[in-house]
Amino acid sequence: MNENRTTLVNTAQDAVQHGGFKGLSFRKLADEVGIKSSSVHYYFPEKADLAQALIERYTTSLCEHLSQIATRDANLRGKLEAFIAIFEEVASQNKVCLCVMMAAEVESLSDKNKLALQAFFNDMELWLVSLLEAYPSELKTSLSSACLARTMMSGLEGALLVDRVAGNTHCISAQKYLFLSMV
Amino acid sequence: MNENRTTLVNTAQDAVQHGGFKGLSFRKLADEVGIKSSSVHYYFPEKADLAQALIERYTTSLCEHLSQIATRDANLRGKLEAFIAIFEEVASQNKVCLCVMMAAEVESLSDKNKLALQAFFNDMELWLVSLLEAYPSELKTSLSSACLARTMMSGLEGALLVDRVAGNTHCISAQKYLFLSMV
DNA sequence: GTCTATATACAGATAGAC
DNA sequence: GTCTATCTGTATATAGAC
Repeated sequence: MNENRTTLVNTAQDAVQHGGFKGLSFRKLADEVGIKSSSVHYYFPEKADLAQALIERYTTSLCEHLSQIATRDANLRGKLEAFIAIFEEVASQNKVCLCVMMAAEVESLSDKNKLALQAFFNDMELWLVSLLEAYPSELKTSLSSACLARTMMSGLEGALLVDRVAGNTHCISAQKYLFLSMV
Repeated sequence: MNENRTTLVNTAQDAVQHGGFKGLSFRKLADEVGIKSSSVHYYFPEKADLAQALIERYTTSLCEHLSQIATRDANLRGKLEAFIAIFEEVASQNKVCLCVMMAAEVESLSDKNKLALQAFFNDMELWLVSLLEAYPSELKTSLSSACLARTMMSGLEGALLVDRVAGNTHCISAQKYLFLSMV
């Protein structure tokens, strides 16, 4: 049920990961899905409602992915590799994380949207902290898990942006190498 | 000479570092400077011309800043601190690096703009590499200077974006702590 | 160089028929 | 739910007077 709504969110997510939220119009989105822009307003009265749906679903999707990694039979290194692979997969599609794209546009988002964005980064950070603290003996560094979680998260997010401009994956690879050298 | 042009670039740069390039219109820019939008077109016929001027001046400004750091009487740690302070200064003004903002909007920029963006990140990376290689004995890590340069650059750029959403400087501080622990 | 005026396109959003 | 039609605002850009 709500098949069109799901298609709209999927299509919009892809567009935002390529061209940003400001670059997405209800008209273009409607065209791609094969309906009219007024029908998009039926599902998302205001553009902020679409933004909210995008951020929330992206966050849910990430959290499910992270939970799945956590339950895997792997050591810290294996789980970190799986975490970094999420970013590598995004980069391979010439995309950027939806939430870091919208982070760049935060000034034009609603307060509610901004809170949802904060939650996304917070969830990722907290998951990383709990992962790192679950394997204290495997860590080769004396840096705190909070410091590591924050540098991993912001480093990989920034790498996606910089690499897309350069047209390569140098920064993502460097981030991966740096963090895997610590476990 | 060209006083108005300089004022326009200054005002536009500030606006982009807060709200992105798409969020900047010739009308708003003209209003802030106290002229009409058609007069802005006298200096920058198309918006892409303004983008080019912004990126090029921001790059020149960075390079001058980096050259100045390089000639200072300081060890590697002191110079890295000065480098990181550039980002801390931007963060303290609730801004983001102009070029990472435009990196998020690269899909809507001209090819020439994109090349200029590439040059910005390339210049920063090359400066970091040459800095790191100038003080081999002060480095506590076995990671290559290319790997370190890329993680520093993309890490600090990403931290600016994530921290602005969170309204703190946790990620910038974590990046600083991580990299200073290596010298 | 700066202005007024305007062309043209596209944005978000709504009313109301079906 | 989806449509046509439209309102209103704003965007980039240009022509031409001063």
